[in-house]
Amino acid sequence: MYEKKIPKNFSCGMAVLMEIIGGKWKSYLIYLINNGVRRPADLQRAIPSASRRVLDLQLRELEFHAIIKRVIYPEMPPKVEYFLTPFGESMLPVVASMEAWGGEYMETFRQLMESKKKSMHTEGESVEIKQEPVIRGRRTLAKAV
Amino acid sequence: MYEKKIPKNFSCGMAVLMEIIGGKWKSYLIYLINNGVRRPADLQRAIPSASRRVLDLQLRELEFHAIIKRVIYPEMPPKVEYFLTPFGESMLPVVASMEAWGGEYMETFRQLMESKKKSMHTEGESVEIKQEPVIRGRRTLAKAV
DNA sequence: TCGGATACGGATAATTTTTTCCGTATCCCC
DNA sequence: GGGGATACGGAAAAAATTATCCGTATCCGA
Repeated sequence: MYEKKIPKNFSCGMAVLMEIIGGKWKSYLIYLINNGVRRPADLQRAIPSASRRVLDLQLRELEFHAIIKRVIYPEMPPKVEYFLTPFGESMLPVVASMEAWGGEYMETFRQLMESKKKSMHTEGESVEIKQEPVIRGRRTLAKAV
Repeated sequence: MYEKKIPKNFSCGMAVLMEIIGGKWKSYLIYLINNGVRRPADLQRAIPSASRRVLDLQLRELEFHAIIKRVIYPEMPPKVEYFLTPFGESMLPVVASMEAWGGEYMETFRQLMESKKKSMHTEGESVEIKQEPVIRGRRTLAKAV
């Protein structure tokens, strides 16, 4: 069982949210559970490329953070279901806006990734060279920053 | 130079956004640049615990995704500034809502992390045991899911 | 000369996340 | 017996991210 060595600093809300939702499959899990896919095997079938072990781990993390709750039914074979908590539901508008923004950027993003594959690194595109003369006074100003 | 082996699937907007903003320091960088901290050394001073190398790498990624642009001034010693692009600015409302949600959860989060340190794993808290009888018909229903 | 300032990248090492593989359990059907 | 279904965790390996260390360059001041 891995134990982290470097303490994390959660001094801003963004870092907190990224800690909670940052795993590879967590947003998929939240979406699926919110849409009625509740049993572990069904979640696995819905995300066939995900490692079952990691799904389990990330479900446990979401549970730990009280985003979801786990309901165990006393029967055999085992039956378990996951539900969003009210607190987890409070996250849905944020998730929706993240999803919407990403969706708008999707096409551009794909083109970028394609061009990246073709030419590896063409990063000068957004570089702007200022045509200003070299004045010593500017150094002083920079120092004041 | 590391080369990734497993292709990623960006079939939802959420995955796209996480790819763009998912690095350890990226949200800090976006915040700082948006608030006028533009030069690499100033960014480094604003985040002293960050590795300078990783700051550079993540600035380059943000640039690649057209979230920020880099302006190089032709002078010596080198002078460079980063700015949010209009596209990058379109992300700010999303970032703000992420920040706000995380900020509300901050106190609870810290208490959870504290309790985790003390008892390592106390994960049964949100587990609910259903008190339903074992009926074979239920198996059939489960199969229909 | 050295140390400070500015900016940055390759190589390698350390840490972390994800994946694979092994194992646990019961029930049902061929 | 085997295979299928259900759910899950420890251990180790692989992949990915982050950090450290080395190096590149110019200018200025002690």
